[in-house]
Formats: sequence, structure tokens, C-alpha cells
Amino acid sequence: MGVYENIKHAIITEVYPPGFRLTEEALTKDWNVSRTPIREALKKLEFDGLITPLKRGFIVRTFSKEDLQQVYDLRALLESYAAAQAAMNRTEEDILFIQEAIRAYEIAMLMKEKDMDQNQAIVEANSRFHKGVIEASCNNHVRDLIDKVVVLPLMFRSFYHFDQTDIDQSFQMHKTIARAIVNNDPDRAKTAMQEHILRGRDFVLQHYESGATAVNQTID
Amino acid sequence: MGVYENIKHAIITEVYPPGFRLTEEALTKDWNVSRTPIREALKKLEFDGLITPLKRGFIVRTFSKEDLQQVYDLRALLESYAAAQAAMNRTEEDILFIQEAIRAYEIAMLMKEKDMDQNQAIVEANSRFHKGVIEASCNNHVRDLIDKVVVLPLMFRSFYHFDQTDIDQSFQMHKTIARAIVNNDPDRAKTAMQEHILRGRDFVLQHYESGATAVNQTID
DNA sequence: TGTAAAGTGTTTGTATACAATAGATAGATT
DNA sequence: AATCTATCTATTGTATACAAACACTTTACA
Repeated sequence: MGVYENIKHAIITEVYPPGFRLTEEALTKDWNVSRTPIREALKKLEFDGLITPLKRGFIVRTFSKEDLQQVYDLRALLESYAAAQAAMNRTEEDILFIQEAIRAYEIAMLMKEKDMDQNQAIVEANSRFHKGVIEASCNNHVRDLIDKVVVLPLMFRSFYHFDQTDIDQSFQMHKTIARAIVNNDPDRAKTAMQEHILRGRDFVLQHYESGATAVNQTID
Repeated sequence: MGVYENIKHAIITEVYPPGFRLTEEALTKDWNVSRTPIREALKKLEFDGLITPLKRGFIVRTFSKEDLQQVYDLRALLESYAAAQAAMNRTEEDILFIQEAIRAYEIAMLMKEKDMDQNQAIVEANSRFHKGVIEASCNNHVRDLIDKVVVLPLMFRSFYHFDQTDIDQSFQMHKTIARAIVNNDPDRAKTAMQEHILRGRDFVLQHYESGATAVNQTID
């Protein structure tokens, strides 16, 4: 695994928490490589929107409530568009991939509840499903944009607050979306996906205050 | 002006034409800097989608007809969304900026027709208008996404094929969009912007074959 | 005591040398 | 003549040294 992936993982799992300052020199010591690859990784992370540039160095990005609102709304816009296209362009192979992701989610639901492993497995299955839909849309440009608007740290944390009902509701939505895509029904795929993501948005916003210290840490 | 801006400009103006191979070493000679800043510039240009990575080095990006279709459709989706938000969130300052862009366009229309300077001035005024709308939407995330989906080289070239009617039609649309934003009419702002950009799309697609050698150069 | 200037240490920007790797070329073997 | 392999060359990856820029602290002076 490269330095970029390592640092990214450290940010997502809050080894480097929001607001944490990152300097090239310090990172060379953490990861035992020279400044050159560190610089490159930082540039990529900046592009990902995972870190915020300062006059010197970076800090791990923090998100305001307004940021979350805007990011989720855009994700709803783009992914519902992708879902509609998927309903028109999907191949048999795409359908298989999506159904496999649904199965993985189903299996993850059977794991020991509220366990870290279950969380990990659900996050993984969920992202497989969304990836499958985007792939089926057959539009690389929309894929790239969605990548830019999906905020990994938030995804990771939000699922951890899901209770059994939330998990199941999300699962049902996946099945509805998949059905619409299989049936070549772009309108339904679109609205279902939009609803699915806006529910995610409301959930995250609702839990924003409780986890605020982690998400909304500001620089003093 | 930095190396990044220089190379970017060279790509937009086709000093480095589509398909042209860019190696770090060669670029150090063209711009008289060491490989370090060149590497950084290339990474940024890759993020911008202006160059395509190869196993070694890069080539200046080429766009297929399908690419153009997808990119313009996404731009229509995002900018019409931004226009709707602008109609809700715009300040008096935003309105002034947008009207100023419209005035600049008007002035550019009076210049000597089909001149390179006129082209430049219209491209400039047009991008000021769109920037104004996006700014008025008061949503930095949507701005970043649109930046990623607006393809500079194409903008530059497409205006050069505009005749007087096209230029005027585009101007009228700007006024319609601006009016809707001033009147706090999000629906109208949205549909007008969508229509405006889809017309741009159709125009570019229509002229795709004629300029195909420049745009669609492939690697042999 | 407050303010500005100078100095000091930290951090990034740039150049460059060397290592690693992929691609091309030429030679050997069938 | 075709193909496989070894070697050579072009190009990128990485480390590191030095220069420049900036933030912070201390000191001089009002």
C-alpha cells in the first residue's frame, strides 16, 4: 500500500483527527519516506477534499453543517442521475454485480450487531452497491464527480450510528433501486436513489451535533 | 505566471495539441525549471482532466463525441442546479456582478466580427457570466464540481465557430437567466440555464466532425 | 507599556543526483 | 525468418541539500 492510501486511511479512521495539522517533515517521520512522495500524497488528498491547505501545511478537513447539506444534496443530484442512466444502459454483468453487493449487505446484516466488523462490512457492501450502479450508468465522468463529492470519513462514521431499523431500511432501498434498474425504469431508479441519499443526509445532519467534536473541530 | 498556468495555456491554445506527448524532461527544457515544479503542474493538469496519464508520461487529452455528450449533460445538470440556488440565494452584489458580465458580452459583440480578439473577449465575458451565477448560488462544492466538468479547450474553440446569430442567441439566454435570478424564480432560472447549456452541447456536437482532427486525435 | 524592527527557527519551494523500471533494440537460437 | 532473451536507453520514482518564505520571539525605542 502506498503512502497516499496509508495517510488516507489514517484520516478516515481518525488516527489523524479533523483539524489535525499535517506537515511534510512530520509525515516523513510517521511513514519513513522522503518528502517527495509525501508531497504528492498531500496534493492528492487536497484534491480529494480530505485536507485543507493552510499558509503552511495542511489540516485534516472539518465539515460544517452547511458543507454536509450541500455535499449530500449534490450527491443526491449526481447519483440519481447515474441511477437513471443505469436503468437505461445496464448490462447483464452490471446486474450481477449489483445483486452481489446486495447479497453482501444481507450477509453483513447477520453479523454480531453494532460490532466494528459489522460496521466495516456494511460500509463495504454499501459502497459496492453504489459503485455498481455508477458503473452501470456507463459514464466515467459522472463517476469521477461522485468520487469527489462522497466524503469517506462521514460515510464511515455515519454507519456506526445506524441502528437495526436504519440498516434494514437502507437495505430495502437498495433492493428497490436495483429492481428499477433491472426493469429499465429510469424515473423510478432516479427518485428511489434520490430518496435513499436524502435519507442518508437527514440521518447525518441529525447526528451532527452529537458527534460534533469529531466532525466540526475547528482550529484555535 | 507559474509553470502550471503556462502549460495550461499552451494546451488550451493548442501549442501542445491534443494527443501531444508530454514528458517531464522535455518540459523542463521548454520552461526552464527543474522536474519538481513540472511534476506538480502535471499532477494538477491531470486533476483538471486536461492530460491523460500513460504508462510513462502523459498526452494532451482527446475527447470522443461520447465524452462531449456526457460532459455537457453533466454541466447542464450542475449549472441548472446552481442557477436555481442562485435565484434563491443571490445578493445585490451578485446581481451587479452578473449584470456587469452581460454588459461585457454586449461590448464584445460590437467588436470586429470573427476576429481573434472578439473571440477572446466573448469567451471571457461568457465565463464571467457563468462564474457570477455559480458564485450567487453560494455553494462552493457545486463550484468545484463545475470547474471539473467545464473543458477549457472546447469552450475556447467552440466560440470561434459561433456566427452572429449564435452569439446573439447566447446573449439573449444570459439575459433571460439573469432576469429569473433577479426575480427569485428558481424554476425558470433552472430550465433556462439547462436549455442554454444544451444548446451549447448541440452546437459543439454538430461541429465535432469538422474540427475532428484537432479534438479527436488518437494515439497511434 | 505599546509598537515596530530585527533576528531566529520552522516549513515549504526548487534543483539535482541516483535508483528503479519500462520500453526498445539487437543478438542468438531454432 | 521468427521468436525469445539480454542489454541498453529513456523516463519516472525517491532522497536530499540548499534557498526562499513565513511565523514567532525578542529587543529597541517611543
